[in-house]
Amino acid sequence: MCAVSAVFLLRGSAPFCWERQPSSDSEVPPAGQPTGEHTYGEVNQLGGVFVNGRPLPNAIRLRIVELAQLGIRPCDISRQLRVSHGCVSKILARYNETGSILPGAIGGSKPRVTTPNVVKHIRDYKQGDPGIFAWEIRDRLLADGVCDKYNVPSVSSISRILRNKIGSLSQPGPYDGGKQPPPQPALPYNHIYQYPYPSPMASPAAKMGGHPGGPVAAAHVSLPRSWPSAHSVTNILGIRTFVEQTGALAGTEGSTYPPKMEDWPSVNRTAFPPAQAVNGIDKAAMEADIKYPQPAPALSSVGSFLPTCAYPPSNQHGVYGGAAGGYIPPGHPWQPQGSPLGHHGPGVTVHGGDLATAMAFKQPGREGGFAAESGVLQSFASCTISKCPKCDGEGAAGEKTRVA
DNA sequence: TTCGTCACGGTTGAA
DNA sequence: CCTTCAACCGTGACG
Repeated sequence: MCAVSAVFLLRGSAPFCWERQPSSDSEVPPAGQPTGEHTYGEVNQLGGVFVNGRPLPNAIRLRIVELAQLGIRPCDISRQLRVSHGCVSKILARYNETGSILPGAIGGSKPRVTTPNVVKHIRDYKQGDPGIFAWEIRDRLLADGVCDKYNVPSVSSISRILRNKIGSLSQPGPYDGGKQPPPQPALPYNHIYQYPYPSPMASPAAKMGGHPGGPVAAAHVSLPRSWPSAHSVTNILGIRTFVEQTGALAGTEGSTYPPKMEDWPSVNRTAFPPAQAVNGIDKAAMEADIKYPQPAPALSSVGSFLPTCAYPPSNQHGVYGGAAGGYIPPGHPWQPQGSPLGHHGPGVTVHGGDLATAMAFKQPGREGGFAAESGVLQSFASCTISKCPKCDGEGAAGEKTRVA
């Protein structure tokens, strides 16, 4: 009861802005929606706003998880956050499975398993033993370490390779050209969902800086990093954070936020901030969620949930051999990159601090935490849960607070 | 009443 | 540049 009630104390953050590109398909804005701006979203049966086909903002996802960890029933969470219970169920199930609140990677293609190297080996096997079976080749690929269990081609794939590429061994195959394409990625793509959402904490000034290219640029900010801080279990419980108390969140529109989209004062495109236009807390905030006019009550710990891959282990090719909840995302699975956070859009920079913050949750041993960016103390209250995969299962009791 | 599941219509991004 | 395809999304309904 208390926990549920506490939730209502926390509608203090700026709105998300969940909108379409300038070409806006002009969904009908909910009643009360500011006109003159093309907003984007639909209202579900619970009165919540969603964009069909698009994931809920991390803020909402985080809250779902946090509330669940507080013992609030999914049905209550559903009502509180105005998210369908199916969605709540799905997000919680995923979180329990993977330890991540992130949505899966949308779009794109999975990495090929039939890489030139694999084909080459298959060819070698076939040449060495023309009567070899596909399943034998598969076993040998595994045995020889050419592939691992996550990226070994299926028997049918091997058969296809034998048929299409090796059937005509006399002819150089597409991969025989001497120049080897890049090595196969060992990981699934987009393990970190690229959020095009602006931050609920974006300052008004920053928001005004929105421009048509904003969303695009933001979309390349591959990692929604930590939230500026005002959102944590502590906050959910109604305890104001140091940040709030000190006004560190100035510009975050500390006003309360109505639960319904139509009541949100600002749900429009102009709320889209140019990520590079901000720094520190604002920047972090801005890169969090975009396009969501959903109430984003004081979110802070979101980032801590973000770095992890939403994929189940079975999808974490070649890297996550262990328990799903315990891995450390090494970076964009199949995109060469210098930063573990994946590629960033032009002009978008990610500071190490952000990175550390973002990584913190899954890396108990690392520095950084909920409020690393804002340099404030933040409670790790949410990690007191027994099942918290982020804290080695025990919430890392003790070292729950830290100073950035 | 609650919750897991699934069809559906939608978006996304690599090929 | 456009299309295709297969991944994902959240909703809503069902049991």
